[in-house]
Amino acid sequence: MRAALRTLAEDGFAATSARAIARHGGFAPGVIYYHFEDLEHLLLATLEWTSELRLARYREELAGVTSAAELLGRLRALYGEDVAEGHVAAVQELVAGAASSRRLGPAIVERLRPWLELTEEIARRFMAGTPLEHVVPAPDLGLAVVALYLGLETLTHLDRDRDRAMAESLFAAAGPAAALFDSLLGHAHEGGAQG
Amino acid sequence: MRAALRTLAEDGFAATSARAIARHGGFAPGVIYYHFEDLEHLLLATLEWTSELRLARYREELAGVTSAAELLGRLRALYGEDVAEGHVAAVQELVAGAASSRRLGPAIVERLRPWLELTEEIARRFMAGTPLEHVVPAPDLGLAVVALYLGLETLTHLDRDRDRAMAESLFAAAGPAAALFDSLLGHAHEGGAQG
Amino acid sequence: MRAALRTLAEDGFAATSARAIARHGGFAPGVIYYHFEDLEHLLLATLEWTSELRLARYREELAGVTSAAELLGRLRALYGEDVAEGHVAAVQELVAGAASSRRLGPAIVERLRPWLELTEEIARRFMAGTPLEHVVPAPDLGLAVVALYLGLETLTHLDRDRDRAMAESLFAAAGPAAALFDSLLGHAHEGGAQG
Amino acid sequence: MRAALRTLAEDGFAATSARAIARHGGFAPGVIYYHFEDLEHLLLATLEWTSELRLARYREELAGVTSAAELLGRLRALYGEDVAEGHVAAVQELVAGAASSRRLGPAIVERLRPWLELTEEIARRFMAGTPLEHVVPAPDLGLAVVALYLGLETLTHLDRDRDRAMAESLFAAAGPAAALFDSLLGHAHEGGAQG
DNA sequence: CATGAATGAGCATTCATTCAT
DNA sequence: TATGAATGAATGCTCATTCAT
Repeated sequence: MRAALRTLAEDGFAATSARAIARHGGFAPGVIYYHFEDLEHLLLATLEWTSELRLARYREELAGVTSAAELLGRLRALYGEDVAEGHVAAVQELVAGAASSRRLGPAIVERLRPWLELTEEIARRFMAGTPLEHVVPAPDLGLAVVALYLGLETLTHLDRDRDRAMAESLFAAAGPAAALFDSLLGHAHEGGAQG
Repeated sequence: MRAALRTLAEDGFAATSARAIARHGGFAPGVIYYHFEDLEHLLLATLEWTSELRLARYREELAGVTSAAELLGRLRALYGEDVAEGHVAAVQELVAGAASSRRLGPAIVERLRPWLELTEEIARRFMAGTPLEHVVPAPDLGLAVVALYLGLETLTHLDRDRDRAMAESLFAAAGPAAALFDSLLGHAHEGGAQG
Repeated sequence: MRAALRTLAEDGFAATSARAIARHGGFAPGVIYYHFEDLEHLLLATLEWTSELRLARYREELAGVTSAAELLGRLRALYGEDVAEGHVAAVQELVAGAASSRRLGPAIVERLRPWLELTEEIARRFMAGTPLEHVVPAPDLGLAVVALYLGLETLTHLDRDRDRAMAESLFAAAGPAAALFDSLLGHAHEGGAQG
Repeated sequence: MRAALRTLAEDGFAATSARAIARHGGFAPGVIYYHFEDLEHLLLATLEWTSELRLARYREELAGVTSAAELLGRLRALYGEDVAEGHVAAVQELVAGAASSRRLGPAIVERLRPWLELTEEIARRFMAGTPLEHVVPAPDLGLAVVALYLGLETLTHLDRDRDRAMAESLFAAAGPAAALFDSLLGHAHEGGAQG
């Protein structure tokens, strides 16, 4: 699974063949079929594995966060970890590549569901007690956040060299918006978090 | 190119082989190589073709729009057209699938640039005269919108049957937010559009 | 036919397709089939055309030659012309490439026959009146000369850059041998040529 | 490699496709790419294999030969083996066919080099102590012999049915010449071989 | 547990050739 | 005379997968 992750991140979904994974991992392609029914099963298991690891880390890091500015800061750090580990790259490749596959798609969407729950939960937490609470439905906002993340990753991968700075620019641009949010609505949910 | 579009939309990027396109179009695979240097060139030309058509339509439809509520309504209608034509599906498949291809990626990002410009332009128009003008940089917002669109499409395609309702739900959820935006900040840019 | 010759000489037999020839000549591939039944027929006609031209030139130039040294000098000059015109390259490519083709082979061998006759005739002329006359059969010697020429060309083409000097080296090496031949046996056939 | 050799000899270079070789060998075409990087690599390996085998046999058989007549006799026998094994046919097809290939050419010329060395060595041995020693450079003579061999084979293959007798005729024709060589110059290098 | 060998279907691409215009 | 478009078979090659060892 580690080899699969590396292959996805370094070579891309299209090049993630049984042979390529085996080459990355230093074993024979046949081994894959000893441990997994299928290449698809290996890929799914890999997604599940790295996804759970990262999800736990995200939950841990975002647990007590109350201000939008702090949230942004932590997300920035977590994203940095994602990039460094190759986690994002692998997930994006898998998600984008699997969009074409009738069989893989639904299975992947299921593994993505915990992330939808996390974003929804945080959206709910931050909107609680603010006027937005009854204007923006948290599930939809959560979905939008995950979609935004995936979309940005897709764009980033399209042109690896030029658009590396994109994410950084977006994080920077979001800074003032987060500050504005905090100054206008911040007090409300802070109290809510304590209660 | 019509056959390529249909194949992308119906079969997905991975299944968009020269043979599959030829089958969809009712001609021999060799024809492709008579008219295009490459499968990649055909795909790129197809993207360019449908993209320019849709972009013109978007520009036409969004030209005089001033309120966020109206903007949302028009986008909803345009998106309906996209889906009906298979345009979105094809573009999403191409973008997602090409994220793995070193050669295709940058070429696609270039064809996406006009869309970034359109979203940036509209973002700028709607923020003009509001407090957001100096808080949120239009280029980054434009990028975020395109990314959001692509990401949502990717998620939609992952599970074609179950998540068809997703977009509809999001449009519905965005309604009150648009109304709120109009009531709070609407007057400002309306005046700006007149001047 | 000029286009075919150029294509053979520049691109090699394997790359001498109808399209390639048309590209070289600046016309559509279909034209070939208007003037020739077949690609093979075009190639054969081309061989015949250039071969007859060169054969006439060889006959003209070698007509009155009596000493081996002079023969060698003239051959060297003629060979230089062959190389400059691309004639050798084309012929060699055709002969070597056609060795694989059941149909082309015998047709080519027939077009080569005048050259066998020429070499045989010259061999006979030079051996007349010498002790070799009854030791070495002229037809076999003529054949050997043609074969040597073709074989050298094949070797030359195998490594275009490095072995260009090969032919030159061989001509130089043959110089003293020709002189030796002249000094030992030269008087004999000189008289014969006059009679 | 045995299948490749048979395919070259029986079908010719142009028809030596991966599928054809697989058909001859009774295996799936994919096998080739499991064991060899490329079709070219297989062909090169095949040449190397048969070439080394034959070269060893030639060296063994020609080691102690002193008279030109005996040399001729042994060569005749060796050539008979070559023909029977399909070795010559395969080599000629490969050499002739590869003359068109920019990549294959130099690689083949390298595998031919040991043969150039062998012919040169024998040429040197037979000219040692004779007047020819300082008139004819051994490397050039060696090259000419190899070229002659290849050229004759090319001509032979051009018209398989009619020209089979050609080689036999040449060997016969060379008999008296070899005898003449021995009677005139033979004593010289015989002594050299003993010393 | 793991390997190396094998398979057969599929891929992108090129080709000689045909033909309506 | 010539063209541009088309065809269908062939090419080299890669792939997921299987399996005897």
